[in-house]
Amino acid sequence: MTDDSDPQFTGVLQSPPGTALSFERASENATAMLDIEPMKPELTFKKRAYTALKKAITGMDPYSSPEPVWLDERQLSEQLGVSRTPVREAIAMLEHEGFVRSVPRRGIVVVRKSLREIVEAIEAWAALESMAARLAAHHASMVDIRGLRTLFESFGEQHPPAAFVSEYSAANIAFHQRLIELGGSELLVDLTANLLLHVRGIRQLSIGKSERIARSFDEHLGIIDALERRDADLAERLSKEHTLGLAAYVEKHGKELLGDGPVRPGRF
Amino acid sequence: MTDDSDPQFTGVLQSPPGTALSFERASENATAMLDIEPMKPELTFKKRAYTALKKAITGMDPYSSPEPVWLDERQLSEQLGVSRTPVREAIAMLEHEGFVRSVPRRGIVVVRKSLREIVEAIEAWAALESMAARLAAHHASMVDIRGLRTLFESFGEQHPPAAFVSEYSAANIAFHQRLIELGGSELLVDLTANLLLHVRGIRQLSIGKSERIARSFDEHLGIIDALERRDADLAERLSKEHTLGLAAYVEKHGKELLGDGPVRPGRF
DNA sequence: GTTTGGTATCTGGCATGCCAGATTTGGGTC
DNA sequence: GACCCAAATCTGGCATGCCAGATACCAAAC
Repeated sequence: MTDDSDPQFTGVLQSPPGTALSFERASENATAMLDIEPMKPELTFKKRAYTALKKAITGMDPYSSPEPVWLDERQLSEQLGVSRTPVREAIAMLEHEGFVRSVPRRGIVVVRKSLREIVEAIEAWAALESMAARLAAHHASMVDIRGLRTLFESFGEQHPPAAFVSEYSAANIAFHQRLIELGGSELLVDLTANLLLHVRGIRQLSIGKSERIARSFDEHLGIIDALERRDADLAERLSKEHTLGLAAYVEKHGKELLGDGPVRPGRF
Repeated sequence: MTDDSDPQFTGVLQSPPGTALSFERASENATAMLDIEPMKPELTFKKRAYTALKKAITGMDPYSSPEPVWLDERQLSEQLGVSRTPVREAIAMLEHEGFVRSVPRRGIVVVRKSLREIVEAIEAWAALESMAARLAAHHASMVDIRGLRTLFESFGEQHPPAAFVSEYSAANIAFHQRLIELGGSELLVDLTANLLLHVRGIRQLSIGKSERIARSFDEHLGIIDALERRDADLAERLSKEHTLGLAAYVEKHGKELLGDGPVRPGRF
């Protein structure tokens, strides 16, 4: 099971041991010119299981079904082609991040966020992104800032955002993630990445009102303007108001999208 | 090993199986008045190991020693009185949170944050706390807001904060955590809790300059004032500037406290 | 004395097996 | 037919054992 039965894992075997020998002699003159690269650390089963499960879980929509979604450790390890141990460790991390919850001797549930929790996630996101905007106004290069514009330049009067919702939605998410990256803080990028995943399902839906899209478009351009003028306070404020606007919108209309709680006896 | 050898865990064995029977009959009239509490979910070994390890790791100061601190799975599981499995799962979570890093076939290292990472953590913290302050200005009760004042009321002219550093430092941390709680967002509380832990070591030190303490004291009172006046924008701004001030201070003077990086060949 | 190569040992990664509690099921009773 | 109870079954929690890579140690060669 660990080396030959599963085609998914057989392709990633590491270089033969003999390669290591070259390293010890790297300082000598005869082989010094080889310039061997440091050999990648080889992802563990645990990390690959984590990545695969996270992708699978965030890719589904737990709200589409009225019934909670249950997972099975043994079944997952079979599908992944590894034993339960790395799967369990991956699940432990996902549980810690709030994507699943494991109930002892019952099973593992995919967590359904309540409307309240989603609003909180958007608010936290607003806080972090606006801080990133402030930092970006100070430190980001002009080239990078202008690069934000290119994300939207395919849209215009002949190609209005409101008419190409999914296309605009993708550009929208790319814009926010890029903006946060421009802040130059790895921590802000990491923290917001998970928040975006938690919000994702609802986000696609709530952005899809045409009057909101037009406003969203303008607000993005306003943020870019502020960055180009190096106005940190303005960029921060606009970014925050933009995202808090979404939070308020979701809080007001979210019930229709989610139902009124994470657990519902049935659909009505 | 699981039930009798280690005194640490023998005290937390769960109720005998017969207790469960009482639940099934709780709806009947004879025992309905008993009002049995829902029986605590009994923390798993994994969670207890996680808590214990996190406490131990954040309680130490990895910067006090020039050498990196290594942990040993087997030794830890022996100390905790459980097998390696729950310890491994706990470590996987701590690694994901950035407190330790496990190097395959080498060991587990307690992570030493670089100055850059600590500054980023304070910036993120500033973002989240100022958002909490904004929310608190809107939603927190007047009683709770006034409660913030009581944290500092033992200080005054006869009892100046600058003369009681560790006492003031504790009040300081309590103030910030309580302020975030008043925002009413569980997510903000959770996100900032880990940030505070990452920053903790340096925080104690950098707060210990008397001129900073006096200013810190005034700034706290300013935030409380803004909250009492329900001025969300002001509370948010003051809170953010207060914490960003710390970030700037640490960025400028942190080298003396940390050395110039997480990995140093030796002390010089 | 320095270098080299082999070996004992240590460490985390992973697989596997058992356990207890929770659920399900299937008679059997009233 | 409704209810109750017990055995079969399922599920995650945990302990344990083996493995490969990395290190440390030591002896032999120069």
